[in-house]
Amino acid sequence: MSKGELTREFIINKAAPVFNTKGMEATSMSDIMEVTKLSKGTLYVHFKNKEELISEVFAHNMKTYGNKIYSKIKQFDSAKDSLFAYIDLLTDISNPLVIGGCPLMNFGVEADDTDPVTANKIALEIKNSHNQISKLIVRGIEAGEFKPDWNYDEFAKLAFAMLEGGVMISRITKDVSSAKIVSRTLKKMIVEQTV
Amino acid sequence: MSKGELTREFIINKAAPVFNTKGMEATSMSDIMEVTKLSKGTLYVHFKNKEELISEVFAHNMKTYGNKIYSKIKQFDSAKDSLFAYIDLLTDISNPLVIGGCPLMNFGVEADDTDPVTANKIALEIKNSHNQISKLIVRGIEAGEFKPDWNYDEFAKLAFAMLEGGVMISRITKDVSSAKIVSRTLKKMIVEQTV
Amino acid sequence: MSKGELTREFIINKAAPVFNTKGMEATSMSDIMEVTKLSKGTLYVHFKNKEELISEVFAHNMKTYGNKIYSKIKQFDSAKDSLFAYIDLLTDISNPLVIGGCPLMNFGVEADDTDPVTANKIALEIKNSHNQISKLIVRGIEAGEFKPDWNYDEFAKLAFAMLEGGVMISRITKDVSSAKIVSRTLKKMIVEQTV
Amino acid sequence: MSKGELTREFIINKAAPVFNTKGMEATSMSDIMEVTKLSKGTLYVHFKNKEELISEVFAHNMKTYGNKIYSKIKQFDSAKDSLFAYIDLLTDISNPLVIGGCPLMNFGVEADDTDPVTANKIALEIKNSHNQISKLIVRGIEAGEFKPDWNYDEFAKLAFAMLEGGVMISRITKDVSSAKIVSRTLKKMIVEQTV
DNA sequence: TATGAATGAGCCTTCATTCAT
DNA sequence: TATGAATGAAGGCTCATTCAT
Repeated sequence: MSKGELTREFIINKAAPVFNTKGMEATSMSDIMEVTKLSKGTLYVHFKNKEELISEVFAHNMKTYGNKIYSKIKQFDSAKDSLFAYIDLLTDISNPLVIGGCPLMNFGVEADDTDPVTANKIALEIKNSHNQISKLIVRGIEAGEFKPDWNYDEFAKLAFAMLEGGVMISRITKDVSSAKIVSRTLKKMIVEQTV
Repeated sequence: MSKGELTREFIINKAAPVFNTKGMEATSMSDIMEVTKLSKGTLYVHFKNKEELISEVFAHNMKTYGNKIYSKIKQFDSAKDSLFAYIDLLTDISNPLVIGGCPLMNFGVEADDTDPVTANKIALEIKNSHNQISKLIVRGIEAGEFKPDWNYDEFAKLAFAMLEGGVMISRITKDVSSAKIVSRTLKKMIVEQTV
Repeated sequence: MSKGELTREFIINKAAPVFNTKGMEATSMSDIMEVTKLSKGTLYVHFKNKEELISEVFAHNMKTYGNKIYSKIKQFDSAKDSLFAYIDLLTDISNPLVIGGCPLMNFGVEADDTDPVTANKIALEIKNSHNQISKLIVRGIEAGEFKPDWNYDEFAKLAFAMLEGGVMISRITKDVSSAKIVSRTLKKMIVEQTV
Repeated sequence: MSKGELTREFIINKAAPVFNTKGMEATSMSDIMEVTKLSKGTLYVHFKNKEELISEVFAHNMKTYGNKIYSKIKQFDSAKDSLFAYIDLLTDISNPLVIGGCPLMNFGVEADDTDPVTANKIALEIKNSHNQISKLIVRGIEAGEFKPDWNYDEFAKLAFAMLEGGVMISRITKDVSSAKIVSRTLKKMIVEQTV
């Protein structure tokens, strides 16, 4: 990696949690100067504007998010165990996958009505999450773990919505119970589909 | 109502959808000037600062939200019908109860890590929603509609989290399916508890 | 006095110490609203603008200042005693004749380079002070208390400058010594002119 | 000096007479924009806020003031001549050491009741002036110019108060006589202490 | 007489961005 | 590549003042 690329990565790394915590609008380039201890000029050498930095930050947050999930679920042979691990990972309020909480939620709620470009990127990532859950179930079906008639696509959407909803409520209320109940309910649903 | 109170209400009315759509930080007092066609000075005659305006706007949005829900669910004698209507109301993506979508979600996600005062107010409103669902179920149990051993408090939290999650995903992806699936699932759960 | 005149006097009374302490520019009409608990409109019923209010406030402060001096010095038969009392009055830092200190100094230093209208009024009041001192000395000469060849006009100017200087330094440094030394020196000068 | 430091100095230089003439409150950052022909942003690149600019401006004015005095009085071998020159310098109304007049007086009278931070800095500078006069006298005593029992500390305070008072009155009244009389009186006092 | 709603210019400050070095 | 000086629009807010009631 060239020095320039290194600096670019460094900036993204430092900026990512700030944008995810304070929000896109509320985070200023000065905030990023402060957290990187770099000059204003340097920031604009590596990113043509705030928008581009946000875009990279979102991608970086999603990569962190995805990697943490992937490296966890691949530890299990059983699809059910993987799904359970996935659920545990997402509903662990005190250890968010990314500082500031789920970037899909944070960037998505801010972007939905005002920033279609970002909203579209987030929509894609959500579909990705749906797919990931679906694939896990398919693997389970093929392995004979789950009932073959399980409507996995629908369940994937349901599960992801429930997880995001539970986490959102728990984060705002500073009360883990919503996330916990979602977790328990989803696990029960999975068990019901287990052969 | 005095002229001042009228203007104050007028400002809140006009400002409410703007803050709910663009976000608290991203909405400027100039945006409110534009949408009210009032001068900057007038805004500050009626609200001592942006914070106070936001506070009133949030309260107003919550009142609209609550009133719409209440006037709907009271139309039904059966608790089950009320619950179904509640679910339909919240998951009707194309007709949000408040312009810009659920204020709990919009204000909550922005406030959770940065604005504890607002976050607390939202937490209270969420608890309120939980109570509302719980009470509906209690009414149904007392009327002999629902099984008496239903853990309604837990279900209330589950249902609200699912609804918020489904709506959030549907809004971001501009795809109603998540909300629809949540709706269908919740209704099935309710039916399972029906005597 | 009509009700209107009473209110006008009331406003001037409340406003006087504020302007004398904070300064003309730094005092806002809102400050005066607060201190009088009157509405903005009422203020402008009685004064056509801030300038007029300041003008009245200055006059009022000067009247207070003048009255306090006059009622003190008239208590003494001897001109020397009167002069001593005058000196004591002006150099008593902890009991200023007007709240905020000598208005000649406060308004004068703010107005000198920027507000010729006010500056002129202050210049007149200063001349007045010079006259007052001169007259006291003349009275003393005529009574045979002071040497008849005393250059009283010059001494009046000297004394007043010294008093204002001593008070100014003492106020800024919060150290009475400058005012005390001025007082002592002036008294010695007076004694030297005593027959 | 770097470009930034140069600009910073430039701003201070241009701002100094404005603040000293109009006053701290009455001078706006827009006034400084105008006099420097720089943008508002640039001003805030070099000073974190108005307060910091004022602080630097005061320091700059005091340096100018001090330098002019020092370079004058050091021209004389005799302490008496130095003192006379000092008096002449301060009482030359039409050629003030700093544009707008003595900054001690201008900033001091504005700050005394409202801005303790600035007031303290001014108090220190006043003590400095007292010391300067005292030292001059000590030098004269040691050189056998002045009587050895002269209470120089007291005279220093007296002289400075008289000078400031005389100058203040002369500036406000636009009549040099007060300053002139103070000057003459002080010189006479000095002569009386001359061996 | 008294009120307070309304105004728009102006306040200090921060913003994202550009550019010469 | 890195810097930081420079910009002007825009931020939230206060100002003195007017006017209908």
